[in-house]
Amino acid sequence: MVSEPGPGTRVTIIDIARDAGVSKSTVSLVLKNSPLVKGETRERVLEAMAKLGYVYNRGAANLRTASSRLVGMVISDLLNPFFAELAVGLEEAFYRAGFVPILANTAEDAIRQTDVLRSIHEHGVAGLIISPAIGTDPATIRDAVGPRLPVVSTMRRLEGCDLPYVGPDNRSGARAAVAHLIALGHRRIAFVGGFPTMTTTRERLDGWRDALVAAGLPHSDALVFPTMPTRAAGAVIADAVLAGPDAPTAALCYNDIVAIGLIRALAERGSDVGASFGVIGFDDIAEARHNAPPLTTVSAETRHLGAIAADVLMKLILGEANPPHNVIGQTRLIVRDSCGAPFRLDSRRKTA
Amino acid sequence: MVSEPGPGTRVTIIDIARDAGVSKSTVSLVLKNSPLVKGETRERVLEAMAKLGYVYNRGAANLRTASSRLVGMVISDLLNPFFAELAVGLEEAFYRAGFVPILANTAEDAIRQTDVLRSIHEHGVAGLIISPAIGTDPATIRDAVGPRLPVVSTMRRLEGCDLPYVGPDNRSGARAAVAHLIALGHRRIAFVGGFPTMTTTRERLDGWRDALVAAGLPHSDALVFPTMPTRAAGAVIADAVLAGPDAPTAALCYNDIVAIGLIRALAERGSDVGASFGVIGFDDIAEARHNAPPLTTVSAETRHLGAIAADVLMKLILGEANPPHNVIGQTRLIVRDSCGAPFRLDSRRKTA
DNA sequence: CTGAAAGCGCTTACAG
DNA sequence: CTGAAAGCGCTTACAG
Repeated sequence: MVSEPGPGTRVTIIDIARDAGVSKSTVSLVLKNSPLVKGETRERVLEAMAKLGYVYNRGAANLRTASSRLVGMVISDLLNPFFAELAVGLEEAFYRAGFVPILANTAEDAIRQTDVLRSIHEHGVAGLIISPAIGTDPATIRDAVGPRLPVVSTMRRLEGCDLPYVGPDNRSGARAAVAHLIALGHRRIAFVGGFPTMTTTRERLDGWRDALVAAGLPHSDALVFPTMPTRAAGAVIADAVLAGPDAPTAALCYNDIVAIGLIRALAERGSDVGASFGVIGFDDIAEARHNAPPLTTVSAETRHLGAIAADVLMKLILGEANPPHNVIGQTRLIVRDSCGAPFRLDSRRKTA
Repeated sequence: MVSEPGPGTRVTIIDIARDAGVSKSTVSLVLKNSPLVKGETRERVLEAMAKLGYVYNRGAANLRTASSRLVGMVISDLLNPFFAELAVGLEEAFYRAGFVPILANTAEDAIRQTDVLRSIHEHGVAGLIISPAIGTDPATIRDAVGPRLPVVSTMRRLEGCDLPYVGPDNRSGARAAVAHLIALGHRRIAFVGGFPTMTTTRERLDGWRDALVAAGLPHSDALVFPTMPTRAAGAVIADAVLAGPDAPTAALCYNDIVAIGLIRALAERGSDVGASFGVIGFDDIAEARHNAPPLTTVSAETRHLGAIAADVLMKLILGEANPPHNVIGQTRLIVRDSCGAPFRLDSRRKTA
């Protein structure tokens, strides 16, 4: 015998108030679990809500309080498993804290990014997280969302703007990877993928150079092979990497998908990755472990970093004191089978 | 000389009206591009908006019109590249049509699914799309979002409920894949991955059986190896697949990630996938092409299906006449190198 | 502990 | 073509 409201009419706190014989203020108090309401009254109100099928209208509340629990998640390439993991880390943290994320995948398109930022802003988000599309002009972000909205950037540092940033320690991760390759006996080590216009690429390149310089090895531009950060681009660049008399015997790749594309193409050309040729990726996406050969890579602890980025944003939104402005996450070298050690025999001979 | 409003004060149509010397109704008319407003007036209003940095409050409009352009996207496992592609297809279609999606990743957790559904509903979405978590009780969906919200299910059919559904033709896709393996000479063909409690698994199993029956080949339960639909599970089941005197020489896998996990584990055990052992996946995720060996698989045209699902939902929301209730997308066998043809020599000999 | 009233930023008839 | 008024579903002082 539920007194269903007619179709199209939505149940509001006024209906609940009437049914429970209280005022709508009281219903509102019950909604926010206020201790001001007597237990028995609360019961009656709760029953009325269940009976009438009440659903809280958060939009109305947001309007009144000029606040919202909606946040934006602007992702540069959700088809890259790395960013999918980031998205999952963000999403988890948001829901756990009672925030609800709007998703936008910009697909590395800066124009589209401006459009979706505007659109998300109109929907009244309390703040947003962005992994900027390649080629983002930092000014376009503030232009789109105004001067006051809390925004945190992640995974790609934006230069010439003061947005809080959360990302991995690209330089030391890359340095450790290259040092590992050197310890294995590699002497000519390439850097493959990414563009030097991307801050992330530059940071990883810096780490690559650090290790090479420390070992007194070559690090000329001839060893750097820029490409889009995709599987296909990693495959296409293989010929160039192999070309010439002074071809490298190993490569640190911009990220795992470039590494995986490169490895496939190398294998097709007869290179034995994991033996005569070494490849290391970056990100430790799920498929790295299941690649053939299993891919040595630098873990950025992606999901964890995502959770941290979400926390920084929520601190900003909630106006907490001293939110961190710059969080650089530790990286970790995950050694699997793709590094190779071509000169191991040589060096043994020398040592012996 | 922009007259910036003080911090915290938000610019509303009243401010615009005052600045432009019109009433707020007129501003509202300008906002919706009504032809009722004289060109010159419109100009003045537009200028005032630019000058004061006005941003439209869609939440307030939603409250007034009892409508919204927010939709929900409830995804069962965003870490599976297949669902990431689905999400991208959905997202694209929504933004193109002026809708903005809220994301939830249930991570195959039916409890979490109920929570996020409720949460999304409270935020006033106009409708939602769900790829249900494994083990979803269909009734919990309507319980969480009420009887009137437009909902479309995708990729996993829900039994005993009348939700509109959009998904691939699993049965004919699986049938074509197995027929291909048979044509290559395989005689004992396993089905690996998924659980028969999942409708998708059952549909693909039906296709597998169809082809086997048509060719007079065995299709006993001994050839079916249920697992979670993950890379790790595909790897773990390898020993079982290889065990026994009557081990299969090929497998159709529930999906690509199971196939990839299985192939790696098989390779580690000395099986030569693509030669003595054949494996076919399902979904055609991006990494299938870059797997070693490149994975033969059944394309579900995931992004396109996502766009279709989004369209169905938007038709429902907009109250269009006769929205499709059931859309089954075509599948396509993508032949690459993982199928193998172990008995090719034998059959040649026979034929010769 | 509970109720009456104002107001968040819009849109929508209704007059003029 | 433009303006005055009501109302969407909440929350928040303010009385009582």
